[in-house]
Amino acid sequence: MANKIKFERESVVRLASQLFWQKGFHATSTRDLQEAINMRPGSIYSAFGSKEGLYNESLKDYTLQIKAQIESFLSNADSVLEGLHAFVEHVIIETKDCSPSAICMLVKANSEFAEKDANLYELSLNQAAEFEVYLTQLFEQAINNGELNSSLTALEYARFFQVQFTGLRGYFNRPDVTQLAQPMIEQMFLLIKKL
Amino acid sequence: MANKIKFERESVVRLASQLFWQKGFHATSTRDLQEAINMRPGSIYSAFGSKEGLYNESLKDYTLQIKAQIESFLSNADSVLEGLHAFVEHVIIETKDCSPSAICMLVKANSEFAEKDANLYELSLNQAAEFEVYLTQLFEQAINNGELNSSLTALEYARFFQVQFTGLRGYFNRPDVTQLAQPMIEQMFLLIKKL
DNA sequence: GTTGATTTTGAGCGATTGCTCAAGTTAAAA
DNA sequence: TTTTAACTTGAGCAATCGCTCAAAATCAAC
Repeated sequence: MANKIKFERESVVRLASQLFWQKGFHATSTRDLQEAINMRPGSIYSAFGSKEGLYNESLKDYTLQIKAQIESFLSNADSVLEGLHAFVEHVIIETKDCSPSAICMLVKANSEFAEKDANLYELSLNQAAEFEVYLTQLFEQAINNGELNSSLTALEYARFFQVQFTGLRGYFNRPDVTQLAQPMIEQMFLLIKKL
Repeated sequence: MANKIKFERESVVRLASQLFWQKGFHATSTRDLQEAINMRPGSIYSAFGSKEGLYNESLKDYTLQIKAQIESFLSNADSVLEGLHAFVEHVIIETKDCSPSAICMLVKANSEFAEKDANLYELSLNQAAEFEVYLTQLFEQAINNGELNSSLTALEYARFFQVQFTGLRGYFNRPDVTQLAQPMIEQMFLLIKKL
């Protein structure tokens, strides 16, 4: 053995993730990244291979973090729907001024990478698909718990949730509509229960 | 007088708009634009001032085009809601494979420009606000026609429409979910009528 | 045909991009 | 203490970026 790695991969990826989430892939320069994660080019490229490699790990980390966040809200809630409700309110209202962006990083990624054969486009699709599977499991639980009737399948509920959530986050990516968020989120969950 | 301008500003802006819509602002190079609109740098910069200036005109043109499209669907429909329904189906289903992106250019713009004081961020907000005003007028009509009850204001209907539409377009920005579009759009308009 | 205001052209500038790699630093093993 | 493999550093490369401007081309007016 010899010299040990000085940086903690987890926290570096988290910092990079925040910057990529805020500025997008193309608008984030490698010098921006160097400053944000406090590493020199050589170290970055030996650890992650390329800017694209670092983005890849960042987006995967983002997906994991969302899941972890949801899990945390679920464990403090009495039902799946209440947990999701609290999560949505947290994301849209409480973190409005401290989050890198109001818009989900997965959605931003899917929107940014236009070429259908590009690696990062595929990545964004895969992460979104993975998240949809996770969400579907949650709605399966909700159905089994009797929180929702089974007029829709769990997958259909998950799709509906994603459309609503994405739409709302997009709408609230602007100033001075904060007081609208609460009632519109309320409306969203009322609709889910009435589907 | 002397030499006349050789390009048609309208069609040039339309071409630029398509490219910006597809690739985003940062990923579109001035050389990409030169090729797309068939103009040399000097002409471009004397006509539009900068890449940002051309994008500015492109986004404004995009907004006008959407409105014109909606107007066209409205004039061929028996009611406001039917017209909007046809428009939504057209955008999400029929133009899926020929549109520069499944995602609305206004939404892409709003997502791409992170710095809250940047000109193009302000522009995206202004265009979105302008479009919301337009949509609100349409829903006012719909209410006056008795197509919708007035349990919500026209503005609230417009907001709901935008959230749904944006959410759906984001969801369908991926391959192999085409057969889902029709029923989900149906569901969207059923919900609007039942609000 | 000549003039002259106007537009088009494209070589190329300075800045920035993603990234490389030789040299320096570090610390476990001998 | 010496060795040596692993890690960090940062000057700087080749490519590309947004953009400029002097020269060439154009065409209405005379």
